[in-house]
Amino acid sequence: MDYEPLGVAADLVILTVRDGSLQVLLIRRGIAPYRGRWALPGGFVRPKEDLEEAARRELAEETGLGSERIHLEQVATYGEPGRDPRGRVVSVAYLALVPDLPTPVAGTDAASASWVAVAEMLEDPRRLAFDHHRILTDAVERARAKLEYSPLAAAFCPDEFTISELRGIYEAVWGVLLDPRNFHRKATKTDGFVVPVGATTTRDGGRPAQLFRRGPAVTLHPPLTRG
Amino acid sequence: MDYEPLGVAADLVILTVRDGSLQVLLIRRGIAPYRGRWALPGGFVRPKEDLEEAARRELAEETGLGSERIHLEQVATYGEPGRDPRGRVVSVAYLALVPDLPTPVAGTDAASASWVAVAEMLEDPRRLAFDHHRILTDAVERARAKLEYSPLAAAFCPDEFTISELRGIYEAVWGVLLDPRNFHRKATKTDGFVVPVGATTTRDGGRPAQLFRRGPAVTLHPPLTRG
DNA sequence: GGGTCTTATCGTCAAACTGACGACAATCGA
DNA sequence: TCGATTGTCGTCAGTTTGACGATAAGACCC
Repeated sequence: MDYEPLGVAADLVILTVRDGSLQVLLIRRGIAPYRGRWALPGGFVRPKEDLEEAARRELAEETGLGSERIHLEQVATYGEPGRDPRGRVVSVAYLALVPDLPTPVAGTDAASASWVAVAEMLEDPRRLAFDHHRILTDAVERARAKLEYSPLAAAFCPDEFTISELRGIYEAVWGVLLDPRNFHRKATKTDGFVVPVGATTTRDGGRPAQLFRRGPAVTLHPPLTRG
Repeated sequence: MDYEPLGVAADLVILTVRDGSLQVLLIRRGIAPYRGRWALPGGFVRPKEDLEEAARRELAEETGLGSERIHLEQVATYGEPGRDPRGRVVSVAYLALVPDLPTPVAGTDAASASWVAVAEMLEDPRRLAFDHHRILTDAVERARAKLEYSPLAAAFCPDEFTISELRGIYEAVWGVLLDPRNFHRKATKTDGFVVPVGATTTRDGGRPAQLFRRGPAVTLHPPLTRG
C-alpha cells in the first residue's frame, strides 16, 4: 500500500456538571509546545487498538473510571497539517459524559488534571493548546444538541435522580433557566425518558421528591426545547 | 514524539436522489481484497493535506464536481485494527450531497463508478467491501436525521426548485410519503427555509409551480417530522 | 404546635402546531 | 370542452407549548 503514515491520537472532552455549571477535565501542560496552557487529555492510538478502545483507556487513566457505564461517543476528527507543531497528527475527538463523582481526579499522567468551567474556556480561544478550543466548542455543541432529542442528560446524573436534578443538568449545559413545572410535565410524560423508582428523597430540601431512573427511550419524541 | 504511524484515508458517501430514490456513488473493485464488490470511493490523505481537502479532491476525481458549492460534512472515523486486511488504515468518512446532475460520472480512477440504490445496498451487509456497509449506514442515518432540523434537503436540488421537488427529496431519503398540502404549508411557513424566486415552472406537469431558492436558515424550528 | 421557607407536583388556559382532508386553480393533452 | 394532473389555500379537531396559579409535604425557627 502506498501511503504516508501519520500519527493518530484520541483526545477526550470529558464533561460533568458540578455546582450547577458545566465543567471539562483539562490538563495543564508542563512541557512545550503550549507549556502552561490547558489541554484536553489524550494520547496516541496503539498499533492494535481500536479508536474507541484508546479513548476508553485514556478516560480510565485520567478519571479512574472503569468505564463501561460511561457514555462515550465520537465527535469528529481533526487533521489540519499544522495543528500540532511537532508533526502531523490526526486527532479523533471523543465526548464523555460523567456524573459529578466524589472521586478525586487521580491523574496517573504526570500533569495536573482539573475540572474547569466550560464557559470560561470558551470565552477566549487562546486559553487552550493546539486546536483544542475548536474541539471543545464542537463537543459542547454536540452535547447541547443531544440533550434535546436524546435521554443523554441522565448520563450526567447518578443512577437515581430527581426531576429537579435532571433539570439542573439541562440548565447547566444549555445555560438557561427552565420552568420547573413545565419541565416536570415534559420529563415525566415523555415516553421512556425516566421511570419512577418508587422512593423519594429530600436531599434538595423542601418537599420530598420522587426518585427516577433513566428509561429505555433512545430518542425523545417530541424533543425538549432549549430556551 | 512517540507513536506508531498509521495510514489515514478519506472515504466518501456521495448521495443523490434520482428517479425518486436515494442513490450512492460506488466503485466496483477490480482488485483484491474484495474484488468484484462495491466500495465507497476514497483514498489516502496526502502529507500536507487537510482531511476535508482530501475529501474534496476525491469528490472532484469521482464526480468531476468543482466542489465549492457541494455540501460536504464529516460523519465519523473508523479505525478498527482489522478493518482493512492489507494493513492498519484509519478512515475518515465524509458525506456529500449532490443534486441529480446530468453530468456523467467521469471516473478518472480506473474502476467503474455508478449510482446504486441505497436501499439495495443496506439490505445485505456483504454487498460492500471492508466495513463500508457500516459507514454507509451511519452516513445515511446522518442524512436522514439532518433533513429533519436543517435545510439540507435543498442540497439535493438544483438552485431553483419547486416545493414538490423538495418534498420528493424528503420522500426518497426517508422512504415515506408526505401529504403535499401539509408539506407545502410547513416548507413555506418555516422561517428562512425557502424563499420564492418569483418565477414558475411547469416541468412537473399540472398547474405551474412557484420556484424557490434555499433560504438563509441554518436550522429549522420546529423541525419537520419523519413519517 | 404554628408560622414560614423551600422545593415538588398538579392544574388551567390561550396560543401554536400537526395531521387529515375538502376545495379550488391552472396547466396539458385528447 | 373535458378530464387528468399537480399546486395552493382553507378548515377543523387533537396535541403540545409556555406562562403561571395553587396546593402539598417536608425542614427550620420560635
